[in-house]
Amino acid sequence: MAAEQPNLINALEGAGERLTAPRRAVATLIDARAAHFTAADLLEDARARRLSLGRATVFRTLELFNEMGLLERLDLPNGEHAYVVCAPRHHHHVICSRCGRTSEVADLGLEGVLDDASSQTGYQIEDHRLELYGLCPACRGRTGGS
Amino acid sequence: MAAEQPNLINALEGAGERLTAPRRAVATLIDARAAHFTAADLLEDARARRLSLGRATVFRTLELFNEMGLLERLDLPNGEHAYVVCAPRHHHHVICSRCGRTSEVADLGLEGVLDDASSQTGYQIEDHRLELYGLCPACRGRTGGS
DNA sequence: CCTTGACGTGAGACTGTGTATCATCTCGGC
DNA sequence: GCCGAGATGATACACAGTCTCACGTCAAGG
Repeated sequence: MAAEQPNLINALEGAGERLTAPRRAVATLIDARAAHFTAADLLEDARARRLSLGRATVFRTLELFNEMGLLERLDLPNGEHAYVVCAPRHHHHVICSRCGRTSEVADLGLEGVLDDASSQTGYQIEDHRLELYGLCPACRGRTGGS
Repeated sequence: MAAEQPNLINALEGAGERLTAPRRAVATLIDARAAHFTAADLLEDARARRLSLGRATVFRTLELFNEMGLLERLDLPNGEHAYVVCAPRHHHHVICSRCGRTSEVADLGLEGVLDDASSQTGYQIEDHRLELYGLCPACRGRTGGS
């Protein structure tokens, strides 16, 4: 269950990036988050833990992780920009519309769908983005009641 | 081929909304746009045409159309918020990554995909958002060359 | 161990988007 | 033409994200 945390830090080392205190801090804060988070969330967490972290640094580190494929930016329906940790392979996210928790879904068989879209529109589809919203198992149970 | 413009204005009338000059103006500006646009684009267009339109009004009108299902908000990969006119039925958008033009794609057979996602994660999928990026037919031709 | 250059950092200023406020104006029914 | 509901727009505001630049820190080399 533990031993999950070194992911981000390891990746930094492996990519030949400097392993500085602020970056470690950001990585730790991210790992402490179960669901998606915004830059502001991280800043707040940092303040709560008495870690000194500048806004700019958080944004820069987030961008760094994003470029390394360890983090993905989500556009929530309400227009917020959130981030989620994820594996660097193709996949999609399911976002719980109640608690905000996210899960990854392995690549679904979208090829057929993309082909359809391609022939319908004449576009040459190169990329896509699919976000799913629903209730996570925990919230499902809780909702069924009242 | 013409007679496309009254769409938005007609819809306002049909929905019992007030048909005011600023709303007409916004509707006209939107119809003059082939691709997606941002609120700022509209404001700029309005200024170019010497139409007096307040920022707030543009945002409000955009929101109104959005609620009426005539307009959809897109989150572009670069983080921008854009809008596109669209029919009030379920569909997705294909966005040309070169010229920004968008097309609608009728509902694709996503049900199977959603079921897969559901069983993989245990989530009860309630909604989804699919955006496709690629080259539109015109840009395809131009790119093929050099 | 100290020097040193490159890079990362952080405070704050800045930009741009979207929202709230509120006095004024307009629509459309009488 | 009058009136009330609702729309408008100027301004202020809140907030996200970026930029700048002086300073600090990392890690290689002497």
